[in-house]
Amino acid sequence: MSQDGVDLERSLGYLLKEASSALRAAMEEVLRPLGMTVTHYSCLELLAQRPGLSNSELARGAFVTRQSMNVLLQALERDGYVTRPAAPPAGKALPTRLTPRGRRSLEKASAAVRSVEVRMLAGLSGDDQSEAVRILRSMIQSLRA
Amino acid sequence: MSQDGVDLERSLGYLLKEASSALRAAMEEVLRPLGMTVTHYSCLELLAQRPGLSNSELARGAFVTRQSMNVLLQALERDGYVTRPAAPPAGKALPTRLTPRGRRSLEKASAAVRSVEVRMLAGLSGDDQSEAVRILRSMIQSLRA
DNA sequence: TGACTCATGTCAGCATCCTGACATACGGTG
DNA sequence: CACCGTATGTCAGGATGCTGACATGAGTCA
Repeated sequence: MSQDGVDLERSLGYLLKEASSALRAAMEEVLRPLGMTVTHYSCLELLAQRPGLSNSELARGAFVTRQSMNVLLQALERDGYVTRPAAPPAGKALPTRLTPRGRRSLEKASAAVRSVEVRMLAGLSGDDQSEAVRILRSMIQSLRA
Repeated sequence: MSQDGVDLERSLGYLLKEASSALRAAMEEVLRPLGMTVTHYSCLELLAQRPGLSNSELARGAFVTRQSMNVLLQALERDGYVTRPAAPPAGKALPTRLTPRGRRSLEKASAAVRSVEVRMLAGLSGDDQSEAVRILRSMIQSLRA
């Protein structure tokens, strides 16, 4: 290995990517024994917090395309984790809901993911966490503009 | 669109992913006119800061696999942006270096990316940025453990 | 010296995800 | 009403990236 970074360790953009990547890896690690992927979990978690989300809304929330989310939803529906009405109640959007089975499956995954987040925040005070939320929100808003 | 997040907006993990995703999208947007992808740029930037990095080291730094970085390096070498010795000076690692052409290409991209980072940090004070660096480093370290 | 471990570069095969496109449905505005 | 812009679900097609595996080179330790 070469010498460590000069500029890189000071670049917020790089640190952001690094942290996000490490978080995803840690999540994959704890979700794999449960036979679940990160997108899989994200979808269930989104549905638990906001029942009735459409395919497109779930895709945006899980940071994948509508097409990818659609194949995932078809699998989840086939296996009985979620339900969608046969016909759209309005427009074209199909509101999706968790089944009891989906809810049970989510509980285990949620506990696993929560443990990862706890570990991630181990060295941070409550104030630090509030600051982090504020700063990240500011970054997101500025980038969207 | 449904009601906005209850728990989601408070989850540091989610905000992290959201910020990272927004940053990547913004970078893709400014790099596309230059015919460059984010991984492409990351590779050049890494080489500018640490000349002589091997394929594997570049892959780790750009958060892709060795295999993916290898095909990128082959293209970059073919087009004259980087050079690698025909035979490894030691072991199997081939130290890679930027050519003048690669350096010129990087300059434009670097300016574009810097403008994105400036925009991202628009609403943040210097203290905020230092805090962000400290907090992100703590998260990364805790996750690696 | 020999056995073991680890890291590297590279090959093949495959899964994943995205780009592009289409028909449809809603909301506004003339 | 007719038109236009936007959003949705869905269908291929293709590019991109990853997993798995192998041989090689270097370092470690008995």
